[in-house]
Amino acid sequence: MNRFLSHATNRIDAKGRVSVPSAFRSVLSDGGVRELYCFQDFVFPAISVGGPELLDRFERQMAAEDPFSPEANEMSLLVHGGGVFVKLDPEGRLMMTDFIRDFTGISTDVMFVGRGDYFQLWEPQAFQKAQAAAREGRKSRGLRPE
Amino acid sequence: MNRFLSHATNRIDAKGRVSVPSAFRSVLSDGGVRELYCFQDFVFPAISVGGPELLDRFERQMAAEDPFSPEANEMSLLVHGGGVFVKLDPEGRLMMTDFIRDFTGISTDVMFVGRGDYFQLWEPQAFQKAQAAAREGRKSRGLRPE
DNA sequence: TCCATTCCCATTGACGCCCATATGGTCCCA
DNA sequence: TGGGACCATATGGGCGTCAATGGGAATGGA
Repeated sequence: MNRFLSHATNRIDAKGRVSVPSAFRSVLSDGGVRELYCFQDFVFPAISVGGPELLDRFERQMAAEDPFSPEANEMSLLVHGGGVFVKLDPEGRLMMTDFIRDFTGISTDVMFVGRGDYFQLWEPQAFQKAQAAAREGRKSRGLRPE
Repeated sequence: MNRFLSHATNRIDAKGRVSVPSAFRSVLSDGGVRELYCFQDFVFPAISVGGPELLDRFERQMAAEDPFSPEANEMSLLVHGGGVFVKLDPEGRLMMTDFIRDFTGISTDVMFVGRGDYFQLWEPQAFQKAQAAAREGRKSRGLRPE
């Protein structure tokens, strides 16, 4: 298993730490990743988390455009400034900073959602709602599940 | 980590000093930079800060445009004439001068925003607004990180 | 001489590292 | 097939270290 799949909910302790699910940790350690890059999702109130190569991907995308264009400048603001690097502690936990809490609404529990190359941090109820809304939208457009 | 990434907010003390985040300081010292060059951003109410080589970067940008265009002329005025050199104190702090305060609106707290080759100083709430606007623009154009 | 800046040292509070405990699931063996 | 030992994960908390901050002393320019 070398990709982030499935989901799990863990509790934040008194110090503001939360364990990354074991399955996700082994994906990370298989990739030799010890520092994580986190940024605000562009659509949902969720934080996306992955290895530094996630940032590389954005930077390639920016490099493809005119590096001095307003669009590139704007994207740099989001990607460089809107992202943070965090480290896991020896037990595989990460800190829930205000940056993460404010954007997601997370308070006591964190839902980890696998997205393939990366995973996301959600406030559990917000995820339920977003999922229900997505289902509803899909249904109303007469689409079948993939 | 040899680039300015992530972000952090620090408080200005009674003497008008503020600590540069440790991660940024190590980037500077790795590059052997002791003196910093600061000037006003062209788009946002923020001060851009970097080593002296930051000048080269923006001179290239100006060279890319018509050197006699009003934009290039304006950039030259800001970069060459509007910039100031500042030094860090032994603890890694810098002074918040009126030059910086007036342009950014900074009063009690400073947000340090990594931009890759350089970093910026923002008034925290102004950053929130600019980022929200950037995200909104991106969303409406239907762009996604992946 | 006065004021502002620079340097030096003290404090404190957050974070990282360590070890301990709980909990749930699995495997083995009777 | 049921019980019990064992293991892995998640969680809780103590403690040391370092970054951020605050304030006093020294320095230098007006």
